[in-house]
Amino acid sequence: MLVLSRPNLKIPDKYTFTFVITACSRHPMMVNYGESAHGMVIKNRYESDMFVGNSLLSMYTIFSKMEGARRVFDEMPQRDVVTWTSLVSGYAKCGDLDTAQNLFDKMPERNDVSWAVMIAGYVGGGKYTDALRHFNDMLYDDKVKVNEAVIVCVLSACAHLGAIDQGKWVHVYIDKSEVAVSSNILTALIDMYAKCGRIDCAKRVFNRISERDVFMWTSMISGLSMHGLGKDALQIFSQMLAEGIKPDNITLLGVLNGCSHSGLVAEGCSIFYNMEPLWGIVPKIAHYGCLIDLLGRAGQLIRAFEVVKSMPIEPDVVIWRALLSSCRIHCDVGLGERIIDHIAQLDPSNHGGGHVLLSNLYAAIGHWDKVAGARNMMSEIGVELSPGCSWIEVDGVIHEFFAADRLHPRIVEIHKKLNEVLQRISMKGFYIPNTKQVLFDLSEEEKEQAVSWHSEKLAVAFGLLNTEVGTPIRIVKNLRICEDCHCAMKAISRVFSREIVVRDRSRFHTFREGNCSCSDYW
DNA sequence: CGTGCTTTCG
Repeated sequence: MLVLSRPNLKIPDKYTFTFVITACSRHPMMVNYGESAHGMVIKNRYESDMFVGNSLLSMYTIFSKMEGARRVFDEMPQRDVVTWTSLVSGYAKCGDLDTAQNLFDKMPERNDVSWAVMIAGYVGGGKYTDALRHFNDMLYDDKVKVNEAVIVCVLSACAHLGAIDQGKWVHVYIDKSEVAVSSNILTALIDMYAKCGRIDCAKRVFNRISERDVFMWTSMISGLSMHGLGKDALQIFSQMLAEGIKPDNITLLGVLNGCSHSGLVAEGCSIFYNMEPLWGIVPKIAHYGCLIDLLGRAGQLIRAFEVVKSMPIEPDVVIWRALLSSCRIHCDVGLGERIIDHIAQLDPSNHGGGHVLLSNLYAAIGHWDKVAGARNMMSEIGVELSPGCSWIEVDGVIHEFFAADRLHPRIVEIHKKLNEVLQRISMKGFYIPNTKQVLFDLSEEEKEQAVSWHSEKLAVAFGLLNTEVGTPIRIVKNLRICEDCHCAMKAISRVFSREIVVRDRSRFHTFREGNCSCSDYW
């Protein structure tokens, strides 16, 4: 506790308070200390100083105490652009984007930081198209200049959306604007190109950098891993170590991911078990997830299960999902059922994610009665399924499709095209509808109907309708691509001579002349 | 003398 008054104690001035309060907000354990500093501010009548008020307001937003922040804001006799921006930032960070937007609209004056706060808020809340819309609005405002933070956020939004046209535009914009190309921007560029399917461009940006920090290396490594280029990821990783850069836990996640997608079991295990001895990084649950995925995918299910049972951390849904997903790939129902029992014993309330996978596992081997059972269980415990969704960018405009979409303005035309495409690839003998992964207990005909409505199929039909013959089609999907869609994409790439790049939840699939870059290992 | 924003993975 702070001692508020002692006879010999010198009274701190307003500068002291600003320093102390900002120092508090940089330390998560300093909430109480900061609050007593607030008390002293009032006692010493410094509340009317704008710098003191702003630092207090900012402190409350950093500790997610929005009532406190609001109180400081309301009681400040004068407010400037920093005051307003801090409050907007507070609401944006705690996810209340509506309130943030309302305040942003009401602010008497906005500068580059105010815009950055708003754009960052939308990116943080996963509202990437809204972030890009605000960037666009910002460009029309002559009174403000784009800064580094805005560029980084916008590139991150493009990366998440797979919006390569807009991403490239931003790259060109950086080069001709006054924004200095910083290490943050370079990292964001590498990440954007990699996540938009242009690993070649990502490499070009990376290779031109003379001094690389751990973020840039990590971006490059993770990008290669996502593209199934595990060997390249390992090679860049050893180059990084050779240059004396110490990996952080995210670098290691990236490398392990790469090993897992490329079936590099020995390399991945060796890195995992060396994390602590070599780099002093204690494996977190996500690293265990990678290891289990690596072993399970490669068919070493028992070994993967052993790792789960002996982990020093409580396994979470992600871990069980990795294990169950491997059981599905290798059609191991026995182990799948044991895992479900095991989860049920540990925590009977929260294993919804497992039931989706178990249901898929039963479906994969045609046990439709058990699929129905798992689905009933899911509705009983109220599991929410996130709807499948795919995006495609055509001429800089992002089009969004949901599974069984009926809302897109051109849905009739798209569905007609899709039927035509599916018929053509079936007739050529490259595609037989595969309904294994449809969750519903439907008739064969209905199942076929259901898979043909998957969002990535709608997106590819839209792409074939609206892009030039011979140009690649790029699609981003929120879930993992299903076996049937994977098979259809391979056939379409061959029959229509199109390169199709699909980024799903876990990696990239590049379809060319009937083959996929993942070699059907995903 | 002091205040607000940003990156790699889940």
